[in-house]
Formats: sequence, structure tokens, C-alpha cells
Amino acid sequence: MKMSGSINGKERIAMPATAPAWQGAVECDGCAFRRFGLFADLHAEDLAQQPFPIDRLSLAAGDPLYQEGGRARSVFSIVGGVVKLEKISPSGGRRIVRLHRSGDAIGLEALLGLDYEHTATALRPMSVCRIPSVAIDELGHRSSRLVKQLMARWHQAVHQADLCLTLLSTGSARARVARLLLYLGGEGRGSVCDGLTREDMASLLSITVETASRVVAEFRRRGVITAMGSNRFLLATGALREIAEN
Amino acid sequence: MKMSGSINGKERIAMPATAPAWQGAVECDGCAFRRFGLFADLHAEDLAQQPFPIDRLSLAAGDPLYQEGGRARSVFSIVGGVVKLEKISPSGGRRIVRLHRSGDAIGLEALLGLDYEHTATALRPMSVCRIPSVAIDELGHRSSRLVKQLMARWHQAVHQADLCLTLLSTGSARARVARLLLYLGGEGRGSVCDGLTREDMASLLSITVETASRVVAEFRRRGVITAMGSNRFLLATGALREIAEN
DNA sequence: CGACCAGTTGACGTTATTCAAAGCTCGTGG
DNA sequence: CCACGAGCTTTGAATAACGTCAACTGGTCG
Repeated sequence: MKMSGSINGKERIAMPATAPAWQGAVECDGCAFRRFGLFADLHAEDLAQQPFPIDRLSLAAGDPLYQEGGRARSVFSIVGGVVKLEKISPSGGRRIVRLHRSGDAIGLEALLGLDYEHTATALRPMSVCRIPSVAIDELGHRSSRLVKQLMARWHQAVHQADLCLTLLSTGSARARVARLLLYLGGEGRGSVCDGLTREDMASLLSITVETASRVVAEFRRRGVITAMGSNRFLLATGALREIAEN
Repeated sequence: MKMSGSINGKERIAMPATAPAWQGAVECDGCAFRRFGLFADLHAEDLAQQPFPIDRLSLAAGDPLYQEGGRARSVFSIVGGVVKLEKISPSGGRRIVRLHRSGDAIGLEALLGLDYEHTATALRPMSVCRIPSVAIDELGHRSSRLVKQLMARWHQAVHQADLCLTLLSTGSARARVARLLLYLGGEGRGSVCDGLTREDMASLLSITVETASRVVAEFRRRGVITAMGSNRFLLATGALREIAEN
């Protein structure tokens, strides 16, 4: 029931060899996933003669689907099961940033020609459809640049969400505040952070207003930040970066 | 420097009346934001004669842009400044789930005909372009259903990210574990949660393996969950929901 | 059988929350 | 102009929550 077969560290990545239930074009009619309609248009294109056809993979619990930093060539559509998306946090540790389930698509960054931003791993035995990004590119081609621009914006939203989780919701209160200040002030010299109330900080960092205040006060005493008007601070980025690593 | 003018609670929502620098179609050539190219295609459509033209709004710190639950009719493209996105958490409190800055687009759910999922508020004096979703719908029309399906998937990713933040990264360790179990097991009777190691829990919830273990042990002693094989638990959803509220 | 890994448990230290009370700042109205 | 009050910030002391370190358990696999 635990990890199955050859999984132990980072050896096996899902490839056509990973025991796909079907090879080649998957029959989407009759598929429970069909109702979502993602592939309807794809099939109109007669995808079967593409170099990388759509196929379905069966994964055991613990099987990796793709890895952070790897070249993203496929989008995955989850037919059944649960996937965890992990990201290496600035502190070096791994952080699960979210879970995805049936009906979700993951690895969408493939459509933008980016690298995978997470390591995706099956949490249970599961089933996914792998859709090569070229298959969708073909369609995106006929539509305007706008479509790609829109997807880029969506991606940015997801990216910001991940940042908030890895940067601002982990580590000690001091580390979180430091990261927030750096994030808002920019990393350069003479960077200032402006406009944040203690309440905003608290709400962003999952801490209380009091601790936020205490940490800011401590930073000021230590000279790590310097007040310049109401809630406007000059940052000593070097020292802050130090603190940011928990 | 704090909140400006009439802002006090939830009175004013950015409407054409909110002191837009331009009325009507914005000149995107010569705009710093132009390089992102979002509007290039839109202008080819001769948008000026649309019922709701694109225009630019100037906001003061604290000004609301849109509110959670409101009908989403416009996407906003941030030209300068910082916006906070807040969400009402299950505990009733407000949680800032992320920040967005120049170049980001927010309120993308408008393209899917949904309600706004957050309350968006300016953190500093700022400038945004408001793009009525109908303007983009027009384009999405010419492309296939696939485009909308893709956007729906992107949206789902963002949604999951928000859930992880509001459900799994706030409140006491007990509340987080309870919410995670409910989230994975479903809310129905006889629901089971399966496949999570203590390490996964810890990584998801920003707690340590030991606390995760302790909380699970406590839940078992209390009869709130019942072990059914390795890392497989039957949930007493009623009691768990109780605990989930911090 | 022994090594290993995930889970458990305890004792202890640290950190953050809680509750309460001041201090500050700024706009309002006398 | 000054006093006043509202809202935000700061600070303190007591408490509860969580993390850390370390030992121990039970199952799995070679």
C-alpha cells in the first residue's frame, strides 16, 4: 500500500514506458472525463497522426509524474486519483503547495514553453491523460496572440500564489516578515517597502498583528530597517536576506 | 498617506466615476504596459465602439477594485502599484491570499462568467486598466471551446492554490489537520481519507511531522477518526467540522 | 535476522498568541 | 489653535501552542 515497485528517490519519470493503459490516441468518448470536453476539439484535428499522441497513464502511489525544473512538454489531465505538487522552498526544504484531483489539469506551464514549476507525485494509485503541448499549440496558433497572453496571466496568478505559500507562510515570524519586506521592496540597494499596515502583514503571513508589530520593532532596533514616514521603511537587504533564511 | 477620501468600509467600488485618468479607449502605444502586448489584438478589433470601453483608473491607497462575490464583468491589468487579494476564510476572518503588481492581470475569472473570488484593494496609489470581459469574449469566440476549457483549468489551479492557503495554512494545527482530512475525504457520511503520510501532512500544513502525528493520534483517541489500514482513516465528519473552525 | 523507515511518544525549550493597557497620529470640530 | 477621539501601533506579562531532540515501536524488505 505504500510506495510501489521501483520508486525510491528520483529515478523514474512517467514516460510512455510507465505502464499506460492505452498507447496512442485515447478514446475520449465513453471516458468519465469526457464530460469536461477538453479533448473534443483536439480530436477534430485528427490527433492520432501526431508524433506524440495523447495517451493515458496509470500510476501507483508515490510515482512521480514530472519534476521541478524539467522541460515541460506535456499537460496532464487527471482522470482519477490525487496528485501533490511540491516545490523546493528557499530554505531548501520541500513544500507541498497544493493538491489536485479528478478534472484538474496540471503542468499547464507546458503550453507556455516553460519548465515545470513543481514536482508532481501521485498520492494514490491514479490515472492521468498525457497531452503533448504541441497538440494544443497547434490550436493556439490559429487563435491570436491574445490567447497566449491570457494564459501567461493565468500562469502569473498561479505563480504568485505559490510564492505566497513558499515565501510568506513558512518559517518563523521573523523570517516571514523579512521575506515580505524583501519581496515588496525589491532586492536592490536603497530599496524601500511601503504601504503595508501591521494588519496587512498579519493577514499575509498568518501571524497576529502583535507579533508583526514586535518583529518590525525589533528590526528597527537592530537597524535592519529604518522608518521613513508612516509604514515606509528603508531596507538593509543584506541583513534581511540573512534573517529570511529562518 | 493612509486611506484616502471616502474609504471607510465597503462603500465605494471602482466604477467609471472613480477618477479615471482617461475615459474611453486607452492609448496603449506609448504605455509602459504596452510591451506585454495584451491589447495588441484587442485594438485590431476596433474596440472603441464597444459599449464598455477599456479605460484606465487611478486608485488611492485603500481603494477597493472589486469585491468577493460580486459579478465579474471586467479583467484588470495592473499598470503600476500593488494590489492585495483578500478572501473570507472559513473562520470568518479575512486572509490576504496574494499580492499582485505591475504586469499582472487580476479578476481573470470574469472571462469565465464567474463571480469575483477575492476582494481586491490597492495597497498604494496605483493605476490599472479595466478591460470589460465582453471585449475578450469576442475573441475567445473565434477560437475553439478549447480556449475556454484551458482557461477553466488555469482557474482551477488558482482556486486550488487559494484553498491550500485559506484552508491548510491558517489556524491551529488541529484545525488544519481536520480541514485537510475533510478536504480529502469529502464531506459525506462514511468518507475516508487515504494515502497521506505524516510527512505529506506536515509539508502541506506547515507543521512538523511530530505535531501531525500527535494530532492524528489525538483524533484517534477521541474517536474523531478511525484507522483502517496504513494511513487510511474513516472520518467522523461532524466532529471534524467542529474542530476545523479553530 | 538485522537494517531501515515511518510513525509514536515524552520531556523540554522556544515561539507565538492572548488579553490588557498605553502611546501615537491625524483629522474633526469646538 | 487646541482638545478630542478614532484607529493604528507598541509594549508587557501570562499562557498556550508548537518545535526540537531523543528514544522507542512496529512493520517491511533484503
